[in-house]
Amino acid sequence: MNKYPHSTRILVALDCIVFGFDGEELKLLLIKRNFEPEKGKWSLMGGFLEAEEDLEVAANRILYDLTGLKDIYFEEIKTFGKIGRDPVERTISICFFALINIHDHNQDQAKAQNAHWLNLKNRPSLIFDHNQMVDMALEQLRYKAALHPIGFELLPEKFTIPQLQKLYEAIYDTPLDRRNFSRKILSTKLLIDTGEKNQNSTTKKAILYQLDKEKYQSQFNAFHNFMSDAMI
Amino acid sequence: MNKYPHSTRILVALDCIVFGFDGEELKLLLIKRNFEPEKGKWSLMGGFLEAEEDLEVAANRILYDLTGLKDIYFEEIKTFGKIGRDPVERTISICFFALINIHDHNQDQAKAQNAHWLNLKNRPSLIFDHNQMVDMALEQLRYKAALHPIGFELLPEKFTIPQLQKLYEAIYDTPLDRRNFSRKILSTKLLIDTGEKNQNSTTKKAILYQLDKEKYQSQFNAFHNFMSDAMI
DNA sequence: AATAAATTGTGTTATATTTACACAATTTGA
DNA sequence: TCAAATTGTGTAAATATAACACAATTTATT
Repeated sequence: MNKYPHSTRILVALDCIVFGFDGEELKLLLIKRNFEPEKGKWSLMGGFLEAEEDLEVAANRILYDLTGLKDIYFEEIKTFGKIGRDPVERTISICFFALINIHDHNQDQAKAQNAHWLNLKNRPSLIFDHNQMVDMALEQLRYKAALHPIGFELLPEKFTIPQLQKLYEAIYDTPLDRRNFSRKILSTKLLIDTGEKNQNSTTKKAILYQLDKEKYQSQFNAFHNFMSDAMI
Repeated sequence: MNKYPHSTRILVALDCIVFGFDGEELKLLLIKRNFEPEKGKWSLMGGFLEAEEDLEVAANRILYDLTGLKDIYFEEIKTFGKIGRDPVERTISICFFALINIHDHNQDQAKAQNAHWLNLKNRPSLIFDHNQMVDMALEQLRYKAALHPIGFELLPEKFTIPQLQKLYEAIYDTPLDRRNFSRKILSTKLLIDTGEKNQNSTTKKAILYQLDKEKYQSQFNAFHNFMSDAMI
């Protein structure tokens, strides 16, 4: 079966950065490792690509094992392939990030993996090159969310504009003008007024919106200007 | 040395889309294969990741073998990993694109690889999933060039604004307004007037500019608006 | 029942950017 | 000398962005 006889076969891993949002802060779903190597330390969720498994299928498998969710939004960041990045054995790792609604995932499945939601801002140091992976994932998230409507993936189905604004403020770690933000979002016509209002409020109840999924699909690749240049 | 005993090791390839520009059209440097598999057909330049080789080093090696150039601009697109994408043996391929000045590369080295510059527009069909790789590379090039000053990588050191415009028109396959394009480019302050003029012209000789490399480095991640929304 | 505090929705104006154009200058060949 | 092609620069209208103000809603407090 080895038909390219002179080439070396190498372990291929996948590592996944799972972002969540609790209404105030960006969160990461991280693994407290109860297995070797680096038992006891924090790491990303990962796994090896299997012999007869499509790469995309493997990514979905790993996300499913962690969250119990299917059809999660995810995108590849890059492949990490430095010699020695995994001290156990030469391994390259295809790194990707996923966005989920923090309340949607299966708690038992996360517990089985010993996974915990930690604040992105004061996350612990991670094993191997996982810190660098998280840095690149955040950079990529900022880049993408400034131009494309992916923030919604982190929110519940129905959400208010102030909630969306808080999300963007968390992603870019910067305050935004309420009135300009609202106008910019509404001008995309991507939001549908559900007619309902957010009942979890002790002051004026904000309008609950829903994503217009058809427009979302068709406009996804168009450029929006959600952030001017605050990001990098 | 196999310390993750239960996992499968897999062949890891790299495949590279090399873009060039002849002043009129976007070009690809493609291989007319004189080796198996798929001998006689067209493909991208590629190679296998070696056992003790950094991924980045491998990409540079493959580009050097093809062009004789070092420090080429390149960026990763994504990793292709479907079962059966290489009919010989399970192989994943890390796909990236590179931008070079079409007149800079070593002709002998290209000839040794049986490489030829072909027009992007009417390129032949390629082996395996290489057609899909080219499609994604073009998409990525359009995306990136709309926001970041990477087009210069395809031009000679000294170039005119009309030449730069022709490049952008080739990338996006669309005509652009001469006056607005010029203003937009000059407003970035990335160009330095060399004081020279393009002598290869039968009418008014255009000013030759040079990239301001310091500003290029520092502004690289800033958003420019080279293209409004014509792209996708 | 009236009021204060917090939050949400909408509007306005000044400034900057983008778009759609027009005209003058340069260069070569007829 | 003039026509044809190309390059450089300018201008006005439309659009988008940024900075700001005010009115409405809701609950808790007096």
